Amino acid sequence: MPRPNLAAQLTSRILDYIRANDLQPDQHLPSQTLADALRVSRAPIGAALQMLEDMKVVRSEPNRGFFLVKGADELPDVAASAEAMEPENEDEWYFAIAEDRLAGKLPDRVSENELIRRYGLSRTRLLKILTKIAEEGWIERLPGNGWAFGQLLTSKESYQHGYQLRVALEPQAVLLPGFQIDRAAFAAAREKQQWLLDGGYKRASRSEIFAANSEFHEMLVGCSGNPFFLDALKRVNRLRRLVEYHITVDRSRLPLQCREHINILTLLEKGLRQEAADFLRVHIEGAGLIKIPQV
Amino acid sequence: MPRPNLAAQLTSRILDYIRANDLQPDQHLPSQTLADALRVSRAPIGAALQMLEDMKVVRSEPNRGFFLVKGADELPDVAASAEAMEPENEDEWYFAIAEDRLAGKLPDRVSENELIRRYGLSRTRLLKILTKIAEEGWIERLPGNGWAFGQLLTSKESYQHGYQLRVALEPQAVLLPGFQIDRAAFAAAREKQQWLLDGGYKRASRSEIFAANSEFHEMLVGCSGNPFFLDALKRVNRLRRLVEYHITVDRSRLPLQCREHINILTLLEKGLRQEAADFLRVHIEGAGLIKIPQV
DNA sequence: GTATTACATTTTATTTTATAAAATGCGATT
DNA sequence: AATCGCATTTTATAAAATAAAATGTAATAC
Repeated sequence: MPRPNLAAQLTSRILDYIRANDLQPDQHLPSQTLADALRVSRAPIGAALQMLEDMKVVRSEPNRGFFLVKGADELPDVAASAEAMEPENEDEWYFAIAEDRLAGKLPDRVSENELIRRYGLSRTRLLKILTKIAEEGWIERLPGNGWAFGQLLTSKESYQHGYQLRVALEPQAVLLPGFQIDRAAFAAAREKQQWLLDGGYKRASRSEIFAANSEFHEMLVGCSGNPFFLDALKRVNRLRRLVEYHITVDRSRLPLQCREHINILTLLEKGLRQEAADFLRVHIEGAGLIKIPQV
Repeated sequence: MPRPNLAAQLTSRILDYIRANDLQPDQHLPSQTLADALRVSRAPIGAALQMLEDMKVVRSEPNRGFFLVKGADELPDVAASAEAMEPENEDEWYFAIAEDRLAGKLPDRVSENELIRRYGLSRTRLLKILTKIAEEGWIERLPGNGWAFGQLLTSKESYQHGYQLRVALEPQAVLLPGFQIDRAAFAAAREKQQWLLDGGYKRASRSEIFAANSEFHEMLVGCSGNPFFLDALKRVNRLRRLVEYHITVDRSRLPLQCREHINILTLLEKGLRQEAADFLRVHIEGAGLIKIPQV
């Protein structure tokens, strides 16, 4: 009945902290300072530091606390040694359930215990995931026992509904008064698209292609500074991802998409926001194979 | 350690079912039929029917089941007699927390047990609510214990972000190919707006005014048939409601708003969707006191 | 004198357990 | 043939148990 240890997770976060602040050997590591920085209490920090002591990253002196042994540069990669921690990304299970459902492995109605057994999750964890799925509208709690799956964006029609929303949102986002170019993000996006264009699109996995695409668009909308726009887009992409995993990607269209992405960046950097918005609209309509009247 | 009884809730749902199907006295009520209709098993249906027998709404014959005593018209109002059930609307608690937070009654950091004590909720229930709030972005789970409140749309700026989204969504929704007028809903909306216009706006409570307004707009977007549009709008309205409860409403502007609402209905009924969209855009911009460039 | 640790105490969040409710299967009755 | 009534199985919930996390404070170091 315990709870999963924070300490293991904290070891890697402490190392991150050391790197971020470029701390040097023999530097003192006050537990309260670390606790404040990582937003936890001193208790799990102490446990984590003891683990790091075993790994010879820090040493302890009685009544004086912990001191760095290695410098910020020579820290070990703790990810490997702390495999036990696994923040157990909740999304992982979310997608596992979605995949199984789409693959027809889950019936229309399922009970909680059935899912607990199937995925080896604790009830607490499962319930969080189911609640999230219910929020997104493709599962519903029955009055008595069990849950019932809904439509889940399976139909061609509801798939296009997602594109309709994107057509409405994205071009408008670029025109919002709060829109500001994030130089670093733009540069990274341009580089990524160029890499895809230079043959990367042939090698990249399906999920990489999808991620690159949705990250591009989310970055763009993120620059609008309006969290509602970004949130709505992310919701659509999240569901879209589930479906696009299960249809074949026509890779021949990817180079064109990449060029269009780069073009959008260029237009925006030149300050031609209206032109960028118009182009973006056509770009999305092209990807979704839809055409809707403009406001 | 039991679970809350479904039976009490089912009594009122069974009465609804009888009314909806206009059943008459002496009609047989097969438990499986009711169970299928209400999506539960026969077990809680039986318990509910026994409760209804005590209330003299039905009678039972050995080995033959339950029969209606009263007709669909003369059913008692069970809501009063089943006060014990309380579906305990989850939203109620959601808003209670929001109110308390806005009123400064909740500190930046709270623990789960603190909230359980304060609101008298079970942990299961509380966790569902907190997860939902976290989804909406105004609370965050801390790594160790407790939760930390975030911004919650308090600033004037993020308040206007909501209007920006509505300007982008609503006019476009009216133009979507799937848009179809829901005659009944349109008639009801027109009536409601007319009632407000005819002096209702002076008497109605703040929350009634808010509800009437957001229901109007959600009804409109609902006619688009695109669930993503409706979902995004509902999310904005949900947060907006929290803030608008705490600012004074300028009632002098309400009659104009109502007339505009009615005008939108009229335009749509005449098939002038483009005109309705344009007008809707100006209408929302007026309410939010914003102006943004058009795509 | 200030800052920090070390340790004891309190509080918390999670899993496990117990249990009544809900679901289900099937012979009995109409 | 349909539906009930009852027995059995399965489920979801609140409460309990417990290790982890937070916190208060005296002791120690500088």
